[in-house]
Amino acid sequence: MSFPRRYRNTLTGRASAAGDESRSRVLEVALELFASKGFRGTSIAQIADRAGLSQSGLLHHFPSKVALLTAALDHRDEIDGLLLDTEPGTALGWEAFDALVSLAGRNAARPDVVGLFVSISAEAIDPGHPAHAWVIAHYEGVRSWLTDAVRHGVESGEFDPGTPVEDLVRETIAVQDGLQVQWLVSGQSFDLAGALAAFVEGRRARWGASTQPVRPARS
Amino acid sequence: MSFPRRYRNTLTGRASAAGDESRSRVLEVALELFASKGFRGTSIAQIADRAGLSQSGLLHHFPSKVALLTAALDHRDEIDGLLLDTEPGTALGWEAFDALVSLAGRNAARPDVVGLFVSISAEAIDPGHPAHAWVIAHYEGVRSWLTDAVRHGVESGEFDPGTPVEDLVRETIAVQDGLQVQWLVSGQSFDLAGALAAFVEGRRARWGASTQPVRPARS
DNA sequence: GTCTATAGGAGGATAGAC
DNA sequence: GTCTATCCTCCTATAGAC
Repeated sequence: MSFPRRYRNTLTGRASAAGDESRSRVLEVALELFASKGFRGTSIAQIADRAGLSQSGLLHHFPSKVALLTAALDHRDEIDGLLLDTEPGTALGWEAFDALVSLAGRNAARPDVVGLFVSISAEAIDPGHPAHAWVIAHYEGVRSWLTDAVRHGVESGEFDPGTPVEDLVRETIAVQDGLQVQWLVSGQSFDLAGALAAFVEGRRARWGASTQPVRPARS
Repeated sequence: MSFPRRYRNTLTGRASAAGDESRSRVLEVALELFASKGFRGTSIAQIADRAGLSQSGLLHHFPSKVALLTAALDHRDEIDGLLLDTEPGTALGWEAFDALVSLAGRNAARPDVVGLFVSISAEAIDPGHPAHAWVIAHYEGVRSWLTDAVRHGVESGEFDPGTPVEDLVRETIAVQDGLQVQWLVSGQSFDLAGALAAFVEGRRARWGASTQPVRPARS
């Protein structure tokens, strides 16, 4: 598993089915509102309203607003992480880039998941933000995962020996994040995965030595 | 002038010198706090405190919190925009990319200016945010400015005729934005302008046909 | 131009009934 | 597990004195 998974909630031993339903409805609404209005811009009362229960009812499931945020981030990691859940040490060259493109394709169907990441990342640059540690860990996780992948690729001859590993990794993460922002700002007016794929193909043409394109089609 | 400059404040006819000092001190503090805690995460009382006057004193200069935000964004545009203030229609090929690198170099000395942009861009993806129109206009301004520059470059033979204009523009803006986030999250641990320059050199090597590198040195 | 005082509201969280 | 009622804090903005 490549990304840190702190704050994991125990999913076992749930009491009633009705409780579980409320809980997951709250979580889904929280993800949506934190995504569009950020953590600081969202009140737990708003979340409770949309989820169809009172503020106190909500606080029965998540004892505080921060607890709800960590649960939402956890939930996002579960949605987002599966694809990148390669065994540690088995990360492999260009396949990592293909995995990022696939992830973008899946995320294009979940603008709220993308928005949550964009909103919280920006908010939590502030060291006083409750998700600050999460953001640091997230970037460090992706950076080291992708760095390992490229290093392995260079060693196996899949990448040009002269590949500037750090620049390529930084650049790739930057494109991924930056495209998400433009995609949201523009009202999802372009093909997110296609744009990332175009970038990856360019890099493959420059630093690659083998394998075929991932995603020829564009919208 | 390439970027929209709405909300411009009249800078003439100021009454007293003391008033001007207070005003600009408030503006500077507002930029700093909006940058680190966002608009919604900052109270005007905090700004007033740090600027050394009361909340009401502040509201004498800026009649509302939103007025203060627009003034701060205006201020940022003035700091940020000069370099890109090319005459409309004269935008020229790779020089536009060099201008972005130079801008990154200047911004590296002003993390608050970078932070303001990152924070507000993310917050204002929400259509209900007071800076929503600003963000839309900002991205559209940069996009069309850079698109024109590349198109001119293609026509003049400075770029390869096969240059994928839209992809290149989107990618470049994405890298610029994404690098800023990583730079802030990492505590400014790398050379922002150098990283952008590395990207630009890569693109120049692929799609360029002439001119020399901009920024050979890296930190 | 700057202050004190205050109105008027929204936010997070707790207590206790059902 | 969910509710109503409530506390206390923080926020934006206004009124009016100096």
